[in-house]
Amino acid sequence: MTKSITKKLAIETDDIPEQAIISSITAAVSEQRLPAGTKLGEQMLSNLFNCNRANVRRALSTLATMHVVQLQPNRGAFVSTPSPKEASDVFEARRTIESILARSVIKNACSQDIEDMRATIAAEADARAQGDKPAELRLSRKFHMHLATITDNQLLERFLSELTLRTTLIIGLYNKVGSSNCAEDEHSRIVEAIEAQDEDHLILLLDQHLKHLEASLDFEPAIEPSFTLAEQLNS
Amino acid sequence: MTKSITKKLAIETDDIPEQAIISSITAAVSEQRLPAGTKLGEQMLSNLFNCNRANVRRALSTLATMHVVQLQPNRGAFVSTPSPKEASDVFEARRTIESILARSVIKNACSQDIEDMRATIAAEADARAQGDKPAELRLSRKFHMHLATITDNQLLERFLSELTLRTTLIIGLYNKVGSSNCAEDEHSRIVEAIEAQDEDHLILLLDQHLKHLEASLDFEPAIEPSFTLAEQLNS
DNA sequence: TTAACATGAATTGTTAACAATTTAAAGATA
DNA sequence: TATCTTTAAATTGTTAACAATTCATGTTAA
Repeated sequence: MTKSITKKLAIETDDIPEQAIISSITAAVSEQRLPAGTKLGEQMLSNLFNCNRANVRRALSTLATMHVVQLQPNRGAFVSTPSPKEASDVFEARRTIESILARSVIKNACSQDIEDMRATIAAEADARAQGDKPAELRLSRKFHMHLATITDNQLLERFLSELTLRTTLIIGLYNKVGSSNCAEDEHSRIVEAIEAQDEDHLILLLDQHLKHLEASLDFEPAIEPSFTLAEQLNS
Repeated sequence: MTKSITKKLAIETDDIPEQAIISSITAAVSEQRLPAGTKLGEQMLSNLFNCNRANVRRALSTLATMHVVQLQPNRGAFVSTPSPKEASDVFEARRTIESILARSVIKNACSQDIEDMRATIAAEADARAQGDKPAELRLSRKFHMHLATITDNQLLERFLSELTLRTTLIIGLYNKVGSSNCAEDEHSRIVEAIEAQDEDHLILLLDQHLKHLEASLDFEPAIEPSFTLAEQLNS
């Protein structure tokens, strides 16, 4: 059990152990290597990152305020499992923030930005073709984060960073089987709108894009075993 | 020195010491009882809240991710001092978020909300009349936070909470001498626009209100002593 | 007087041991 | 077999002691 999780966390030898833990867990969540609900034991982490439990504890505390993990008293830290209500809050907040970003993106995007975004889209398509889901998720998030970096507002960047990260968790939890992620052509069309400096169209595309994502979710309660394991095996 | 700070922190006997520290410091900052740059020593806090340093450390770590304090390695925690660039980021983010909130406020505000906001405005005016600056600041922030609570989106609430808190820090740092805070009539007119369900006017008022606030700031570098103290005393 | 230096106190950072709680497993009872 | 105790192991929470660094004070020298 511990081993399987260990493999999922890239070992980054950061100078400050606390920051190394945070960025490793964040990266793992952003690539769906750590699914929602995963237990994050203190000893496991302190072994993995060669540091003492005090550092682990502070890192988990910080991750909790970032809403990446949830702390349960006397039980430990778990990768957070957003509720349907929280999921809808995340998408609403994303729609508001990204639509606002659109305005500034139209104004400030330079040709280099457009080039970079196209490169990200290409890499994303490549990852998808090769079935590399982690890379696909990471690149999709990178695309959206690019919108924030163009705006050059650290706060909006940080907010969107949290929102996109939680989106990944939500998709991992509630995505309907068989439905794909961000359609790549939607990303492409977004870049086209930026290039054409068509603000209204860009806002519309972003809104639709996020609504498509949200529509692909299925909040139906997972089939809970109303019978015991033995009974299920008897059938 | 320590005593003067001690008096500025309300002692809240929360069950979890960590949370008590966080809410006390947050409250103190929101009322400008703790100015930017104030050193927050670990021993001082552990004495004040009757807990061990590990709890203090985690609380400070959490406050740092909330950008309420800044941590300096081997030097400790200080109430954060937003730079001019950060200040402008905060106001930009506030304008975007509050303008978006406006749409939902128009739709969802009930008569009770309007009543509550009017009560807050009245209390704010009262505090101002009595020269109770902390109460005035707290109530002014409460007014703005009410816009977020109407929207019923935990995320936007949290984002705006951080933004308004940092605004208080910024005002404490850069406010021109003699210029007052939120003009109360501006708050009143905002409520009127909500009551009239005039969305465009509401957005305009909020934008103006925040721009007034930002315009009342003075980022001119504080007069640094280019001469030694002795020379200044000689003049 | 100013600046550089040295010393001691205070503060932050780290570690390990212990207590309290939860989890897991074994055993007893109907 | 299923359910309820009991017991042991593992995990979280707390505390205190120690190391490393910074800060403050006083001294010396130019």
